[in-house]
Amino acid sequence: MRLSAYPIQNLKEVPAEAEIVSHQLMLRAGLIRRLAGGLYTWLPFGLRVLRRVERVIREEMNRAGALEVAMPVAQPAELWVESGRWEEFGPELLRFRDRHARDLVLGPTHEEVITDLARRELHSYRQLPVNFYQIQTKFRDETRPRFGVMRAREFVMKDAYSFHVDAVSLQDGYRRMYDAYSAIFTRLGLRFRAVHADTGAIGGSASQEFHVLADSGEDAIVFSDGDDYAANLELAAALPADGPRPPARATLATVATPGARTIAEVSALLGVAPAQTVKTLIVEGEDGGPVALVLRGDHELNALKAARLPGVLAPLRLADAARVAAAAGCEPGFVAPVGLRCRLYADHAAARLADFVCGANQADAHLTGVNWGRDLAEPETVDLRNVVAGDPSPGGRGRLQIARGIEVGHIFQLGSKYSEALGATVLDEQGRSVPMQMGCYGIGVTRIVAAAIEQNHDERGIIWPAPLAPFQVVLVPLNQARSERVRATAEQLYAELEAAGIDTLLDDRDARPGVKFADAELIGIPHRVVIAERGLDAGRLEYRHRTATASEDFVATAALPFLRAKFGAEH
RNA sequence: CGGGGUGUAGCUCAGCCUGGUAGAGCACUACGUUCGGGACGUAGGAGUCGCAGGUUCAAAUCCUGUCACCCCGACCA
Repeated sequence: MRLSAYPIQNLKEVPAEAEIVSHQLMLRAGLIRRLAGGLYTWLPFGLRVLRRVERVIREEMNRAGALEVAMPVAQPAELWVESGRWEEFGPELLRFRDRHARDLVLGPTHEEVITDLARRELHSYRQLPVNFYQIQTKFRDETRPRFGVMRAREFVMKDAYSFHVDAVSLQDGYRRMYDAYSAIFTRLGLRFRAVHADTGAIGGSASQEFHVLADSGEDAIVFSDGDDYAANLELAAALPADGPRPPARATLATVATPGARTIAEVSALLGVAPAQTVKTLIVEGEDGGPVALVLRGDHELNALKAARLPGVLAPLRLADAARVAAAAGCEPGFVAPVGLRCRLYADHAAARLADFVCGANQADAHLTGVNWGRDLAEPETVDLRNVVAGDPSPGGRGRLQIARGIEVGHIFQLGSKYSEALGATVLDEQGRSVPMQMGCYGIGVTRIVAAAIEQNHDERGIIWPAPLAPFQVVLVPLNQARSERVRATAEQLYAELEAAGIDTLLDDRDARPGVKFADAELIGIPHRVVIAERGLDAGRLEYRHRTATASEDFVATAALPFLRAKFGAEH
């Protein structure tokens, strides 16, 4: 491509709307433009990158034996009513009506549509297993779209759905997708981790997420330094600590703590470490009554774990101030597990404390020297908290570490949730009608572009991993308007590279050298060739990789083999 | 959905408090100089000040409403 024929300029200044690096660079380098909240136009450079991502995904999916299809974006409401998700999905599902007043949805995912296809087309175990996939635009009406393309309302997703006669085959298909995903993210040059995850709204049993590691990631992921345990923070198990509870030494006392509602305020006021305090959360129970959850002061409640406890309302809802007052007789901030009449669960770590500090169930006071089994009953202990770095690994060896990740892939064993709801059955070997076992597998294609930039940039701009780069090489002729031989050499080299099938960007603009260098670096083209008067007398051109700090000369007539060697050396 | 903030030229922003002829830098057009790290000079073009209503002799500026966008929160005790 000739840059002289490309009308869109790079931005020198950082657009005010962009907060994270990838969003800023995508705007500055002219990859995307915002149309409205969470809606983006992909410009030619950005689209090239997107197509590169798609190509790698397509190749690996095909290699894994998956079959590409294209399903409609608009879907009839009937299917969603049938699956139950017309009610379940909530406002993220964009619904609308056509001229005949028929309800439709804009597809946020395609389990219903593919299951409908499967029930029409698949009748025998002999047709299984099969895996259908598509790369297509999805729409989810996010509460708060942000970070540009990272959390947009409209985005491109690769979604695949596998159908099996039994659970064994499903596990096999799931494993193949795991391997395919690993191959995809490896080929894309991303540093990633697969972690065990909750199945959430989509449903099903086993599930793993693939995260690109980046500090700006919205998710916390947990992994062990001593074994291969890896999980999403919401799923990571906190093991009970070894050893017995220390003996009680202190006597129970009530101390005045006016206005001290938070753990931080209480521990500062009393001169006690947060880890020696306990906080009591009142949540709503299944029966409408309150349930108390007790955590160590420095620990965070894990809502998912809490919502799974018997008697606790799922999804978890904290009680409002009025309910707290009814249950504990005080306002939030001073609740104590002592003397509560409702059902109570204590986290393992909280239950192991002796002589701890907690609320007093009255305003502006806390209790000190509190002990389980003496001042209040021994609690029912469960895992209630988020793990923290340094916790022992549930895998058995090593300690847990926590990192930030960007979720770019998610694979599920769905089982028969949708096939049963929609009646997608096949006859098995014994001639029995069984619901198909399903798996589903997603990749956030547009998000990968942003994630790749989060992982690969410097102060000058993007540094594309080779498989993602919109162009492999950029040719930078300097002052070509005043040097016919610079211009001619650049043209000749451009024609040669294009003919050899190399994606080449020719910066034939009448711009000053500094402008050309800066733009090439902002856009992040991996390989750069400078054509200038300086080397031409000796028949030499200048090469530099985007990540290199110095340039090297090479013989102009041997450009093609020289560059090919450089491409090859990149991996 | 709750809280906070911002809407002024294509972009980044000043001007608003204290009402009185709408500004700067970048970008754009023309000409000249310059030319291996985001040049310089001269001359230009470009804005219903988000929108609607109100107050006033007079509103970008004050008031009310509304829309859009951004940030924080929705895992507090």
